[in-house]
Amino acid sequence: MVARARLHPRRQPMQARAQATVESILRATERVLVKEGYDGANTNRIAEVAGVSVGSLYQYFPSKEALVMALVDEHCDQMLGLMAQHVSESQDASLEVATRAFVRAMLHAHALQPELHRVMVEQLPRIQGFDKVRQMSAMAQALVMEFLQRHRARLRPANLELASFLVVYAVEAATHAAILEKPHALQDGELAEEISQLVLRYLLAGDVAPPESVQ
Amino acid sequence: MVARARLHPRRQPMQARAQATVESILRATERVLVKEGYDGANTNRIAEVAGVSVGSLYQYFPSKEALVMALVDEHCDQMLGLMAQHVSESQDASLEVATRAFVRAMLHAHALQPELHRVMVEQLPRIQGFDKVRQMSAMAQALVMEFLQRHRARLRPANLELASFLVVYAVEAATHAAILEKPHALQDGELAEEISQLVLRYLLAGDVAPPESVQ
DNA sequence: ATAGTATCCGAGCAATTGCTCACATGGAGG
DNA sequence: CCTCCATGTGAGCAATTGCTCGGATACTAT
Repeated sequence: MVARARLHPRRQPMQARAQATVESILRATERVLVKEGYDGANTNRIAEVAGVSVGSLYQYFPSKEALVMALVDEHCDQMLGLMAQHVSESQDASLEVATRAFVRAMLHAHALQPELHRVMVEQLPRIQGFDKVRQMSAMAQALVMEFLQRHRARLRPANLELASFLVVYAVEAATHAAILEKPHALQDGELAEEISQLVLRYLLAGDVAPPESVQ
Repeated sequence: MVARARLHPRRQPMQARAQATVESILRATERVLVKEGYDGANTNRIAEVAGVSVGSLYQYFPSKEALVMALVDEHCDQMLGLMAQHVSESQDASLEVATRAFVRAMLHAHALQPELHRVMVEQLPRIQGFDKVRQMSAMAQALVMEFLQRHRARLRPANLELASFLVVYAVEAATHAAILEKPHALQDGELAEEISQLVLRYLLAGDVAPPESVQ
């Protein structure tokens, strides 16, 4: 709670042990963040959990904020990578198949580290990392829009930008809330199918057929 | 950043000037919270903005957290009241009409104090108030579900609980994001209509007719 | 070995901040 | 005027915490 100047030039880890230190700091930050929240997570505690000294921590991260930002970056890149991969894999798939695959992928991604994701979404918008999250959201919208444009002939919405916007936020919110409040619903495919229906019925004119092969 | 014991019994405002003090403290908290965020908002600053001394603040609110919680309560009650009102007003309306009215009401409610709402949603889950927000969400789902049950004959989803869950979170997310990122889109009815379509096409079998009267 | 560098350590500084308490002030009733 | 209590005040305590710095230690190269 003391936003000091920290002009200190930071060191790049060169030896293997330094890499290990940085890694253990990041993982400790994750753990402490999940357990204590952003406020409860003080740098001394993080260093302790990581098994290093505060000094070491500040050799690689210029500030607590930067440390947390590094985690956010890691997480965003992971999520974006996953989405991009799925979009490119669905290059030739029908809208129905691609959407269902994508929704399941999102659920899966959220289920990996639900607590961490929750902290990211709920507690970190207040630091500068908010830009990063918003940027991720923008990239997600771009990906979806590109995808929609390929299928534009079949789509009902005329404004694809708005459609991408709605789809991205609706799916993200539904997925996020489901992981936290209905973790049991992840087993059977009902949740995934309903989210897919939400998207597909919005996008397509006419009715939407049930999935061909049941999960 | 010092979560002390605060055993102090708090005083109930009895005279008019005390009421005024409490009010000015609440409004100041709002302002400071919006401007500085939860962390930047220290009690000394809030008291200063309110034009009272810290001592007075702590005579009516046992802790910073309690102070913020009081604001959250106020806000939640306001939102819930608005939703309940719209649901009861739509008692006899068709699903289409009721949904469109409801979506517009949500957009309107969010547009009233967008910055405050944003702080509430983004920065306050970490304090105990999270329970309150979650509780509000649960009540919203209950309201929507009751409404859906009245129209169940026309609905496609079999699991109305899941449907309420998805609708509530999707609409909230879309509305919230739109207020913050697409404030211009609130003028014409395109945004409202698209959110309504998202909901209606998910809920109803078959196609959804455009609104009878434009706007 | 020796030098040079990368890494690590952790006591403690400086700043912040939630909150208290001893006291001042306002107003109503007598 | 005096009493009583509700209300208001603000200097400052106590605790927390982000971060630094002087120096120890591990590793590499020669």
